[in-house]
Amino acid sequence: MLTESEILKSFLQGSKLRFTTQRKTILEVFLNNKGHVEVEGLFLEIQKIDPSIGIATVYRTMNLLVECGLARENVLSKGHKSFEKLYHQSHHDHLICTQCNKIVEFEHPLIEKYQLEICQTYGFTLSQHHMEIYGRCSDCQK
Amino acid sequence: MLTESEILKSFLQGSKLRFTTQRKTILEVFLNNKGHVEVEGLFLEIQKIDPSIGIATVYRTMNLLVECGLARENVLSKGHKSFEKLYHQSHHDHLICTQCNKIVEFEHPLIEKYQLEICQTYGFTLSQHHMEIYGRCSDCQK
DNA sequence: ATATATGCAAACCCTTTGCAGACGA
DNA sequence: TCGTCTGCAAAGGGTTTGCATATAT
Repeated sequence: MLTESEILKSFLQGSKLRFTTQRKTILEVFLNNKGHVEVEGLFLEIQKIDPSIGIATVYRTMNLLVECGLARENVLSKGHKSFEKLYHQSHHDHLICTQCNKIVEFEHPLIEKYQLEICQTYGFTLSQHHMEIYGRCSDCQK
Repeated sequence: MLTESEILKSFLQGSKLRFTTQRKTILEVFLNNKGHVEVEGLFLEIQKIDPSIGIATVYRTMNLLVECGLARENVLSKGHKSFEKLYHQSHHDHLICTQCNKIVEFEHPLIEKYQLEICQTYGFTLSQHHMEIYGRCSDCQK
């Protein structure tokens, strides 16, 4: 089984891109996180390791991680983005609070099955499919 | 059954806000659309009716429509927003292409049932819940 | 009459891009 | 060495906001 680092390296080589120390650092910090990370949070942690890394490099690298399949980007309100790991992760879906943006991960085998059916019906590919259910979480109902 | 116009009016009165001609026009144009509309498209149509209406008013009014439950906002990539009607609509979910942002509406009674289960498990309310499945549409697979 | 709404333009704010110097391979 | 990468700062671009004027009630 390839490590994430090997995957990124091989992707970069295939595109004649370089496996720089900044890219290594950013990947490492990203992998240390659980769940969904926003760029702001990533950037703060990265700066603890190497304060010279600029935010533009973080954005550029995260886009590379998405391209090579190691990360998925989610669009939040106000144009913010969050990223989550895709590789070595068990497949799961998301329950998102429409009020506070809280994300709960869940799995449901039967829903999985019907997702497949629906995608097939409409000619969608299933690679990297995921599902999000929106509602209001218990905290926001108070 | 209340009309959308009555709902908006009553919401505005309850908040000591005013039912202005601009708000009427914007609601009307919004209701004439099917499916998912972006602000840009709405604005163009609104200007055909009343060119003096500014885009700031469109944004402000769409936010009011969301607040009073007549519209739902979806966040697209690059910070774009789209709006869809919520009232007088049969419940449906969305299949969204991760590449071209195309949205297909669908219904699946069993998925509906499991959505409910999941929401209950995690303490989410079911009011205005909806589900989105992401994948790549047939056009984007070519 | 008066508090809210509007249109305009500027401000916001996250993300992207251009550029000159730095650095992998 | 040479082409890619980086950090910086400026640009981008949809959305929001401030303000003086207009308007609904």
